[in-house]
Amino acid sequence: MNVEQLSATLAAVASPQRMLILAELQGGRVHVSELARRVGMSRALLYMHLAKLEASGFVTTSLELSPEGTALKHVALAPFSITVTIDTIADAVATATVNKQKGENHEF
Amino acid sequence: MNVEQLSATLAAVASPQRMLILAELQGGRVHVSELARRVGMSRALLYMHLAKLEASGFVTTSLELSPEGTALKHVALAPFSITVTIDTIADAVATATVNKQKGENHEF
DNA sequence: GACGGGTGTAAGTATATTATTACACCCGCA
DNA sequence: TGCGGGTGTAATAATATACTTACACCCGTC
Repeated sequence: MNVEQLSATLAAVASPQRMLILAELQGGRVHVSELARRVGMSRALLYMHLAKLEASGFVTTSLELSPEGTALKHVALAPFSITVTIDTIADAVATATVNKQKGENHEF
Repeated sequence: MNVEQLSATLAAVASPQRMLILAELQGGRVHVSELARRVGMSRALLYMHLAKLEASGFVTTSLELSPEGTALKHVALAPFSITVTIDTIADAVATATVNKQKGENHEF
């Protein structure tokens, strides 16, 4: 794991709002609108937080049809365990990150 | 540990720049100006990062007099191991933020 | 006293993150 | 057709974080 990935993963979980979301999901999967009500935030904002949590694998989502016929986006907690030590960090720092080369490919 | 403390701790380490600092310190303690040169950032910026790292206990600093008589601020790596699971988070969320705990370390 | 090499911080700027508002659209039902 | 309850996203505002610049001051030495 390189330093950007590790940073993104830790940053995803290092947010009181997102911790609250994860804690709420511990009780079982919930669809987005219901989850928004429970944690007391707007759907739009929740989507932003869910995107970060999902990108780092903390939650999974699935769009399903309810018995009433309406589509429900269920979000469920994914099992995880992250351990951070100086070795974790040193390894990440040592791992070569693919050079991004912002548009500049000329040799000189 | 409440959610604000956990968040601050994780946020402190969830930064590529600060990971680089920690990795550099693995080789032994270094004084601030030298560390700034090694990680390639300004002293002022480094101070900001060190403040966050020290606030969450990842590094310790000590101002000492060098043999030449000039004051040197040494910064050293503090041992730590952080494990994050859904239980860690749920506990933090459940902990009332008014509670304050002392004797904090990262051995858990 | 003018360097060179340190510490320490205030103030301003740039950028990233978080949060709000508003919209388009789908489905079942009275 | 007009709700009520969903999904999904764009545009914008507010706020937090990261970074730069500039300064004051200390100590040895040439």
